[in-house]
Amino acid sequence: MRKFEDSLPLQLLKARDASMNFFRPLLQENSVTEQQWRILRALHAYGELETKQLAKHCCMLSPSLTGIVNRLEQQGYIQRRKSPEDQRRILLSTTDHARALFDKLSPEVDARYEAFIDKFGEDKLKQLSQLLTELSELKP
Amino acid sequence: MRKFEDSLPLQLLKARDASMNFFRPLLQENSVTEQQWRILRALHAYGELETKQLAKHCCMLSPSLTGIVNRLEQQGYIQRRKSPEDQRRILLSTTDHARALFDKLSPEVDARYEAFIDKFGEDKLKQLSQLLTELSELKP
DNA sequence: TGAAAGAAAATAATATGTTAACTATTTTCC
DNA sequence: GGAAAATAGTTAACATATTATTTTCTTTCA
Repeated sequence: MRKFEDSLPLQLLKARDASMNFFRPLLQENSVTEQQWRILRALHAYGELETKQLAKHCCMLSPSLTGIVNRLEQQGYIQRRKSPEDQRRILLSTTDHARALFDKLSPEVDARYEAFIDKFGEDKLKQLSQLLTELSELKP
Repeated sequence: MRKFEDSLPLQLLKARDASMNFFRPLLQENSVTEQQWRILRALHAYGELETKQLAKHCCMLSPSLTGIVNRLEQQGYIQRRKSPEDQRRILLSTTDHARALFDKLSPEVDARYEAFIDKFGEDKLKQLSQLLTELSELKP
């Protein structure tokens, strides 16, 4: 069996942790969890989405979403309504409160992303990004 | 702000999920969680370890470890003893039961890793691995 | 059309992640 | 030598991950 430290899933875990170190403090200062921010970003990018679509974009499962969405709604960051065509579907979207958070955080997020690129290298990031995309599409 | 799908942390999350798809079924068939397997592998590779060292190798925090280790001990996969020199330290190691699990799973793990390399490409894997290592060492 | 199959969310139960606070030791340092 | 600081591990409280089950609504199709 492959040497423990060389396990690809573990390497990906470590790398993700290292990359999040650039952004975690900012999110914590603003009392948003990593997952909440991921959901807000997806809704901000795509507009109104159904639960299932949102889960897919955010790489999380529906049961996780339920709780996170409830808390985000409590905090006034998102709103929900039922789809008029299909009463099973829930449509989710951001509120003004969330958009205000974006206006506040976007510049700082950008700055930290730039800081990251400066340290890691733009060419390497592109290479890495390409490899990750290919890997993500791989199926057993 | 960077396009949602292009976020590096999200890409790393997706890639990790895709890579785990090759191994998840095997772990499930044997009723071991991903985290339990990670801990068993680390102890198998390094021998007896203190809680803190184990946590670092596995990229998890001590409070997470406590619960996982308790369950693994319940199931007879690991054993604990107090360090003779320092009564605060707990020394953890695998049991015969765990080693039997390794003997059973190792060939299959290897086979799936080979299958993964066949699909992804050995050169690409080396490239990716190198980039991930560099990224993991990056500090804000 | 009406029962059965299918689909979307929510719920339940359990495992893990995360931060803060706590306990038990050990070390430091006056 | 002993009080204060430091360290290892656990516990507590809450958020998220995962699988199975349940509920509600929609679609199929005899």
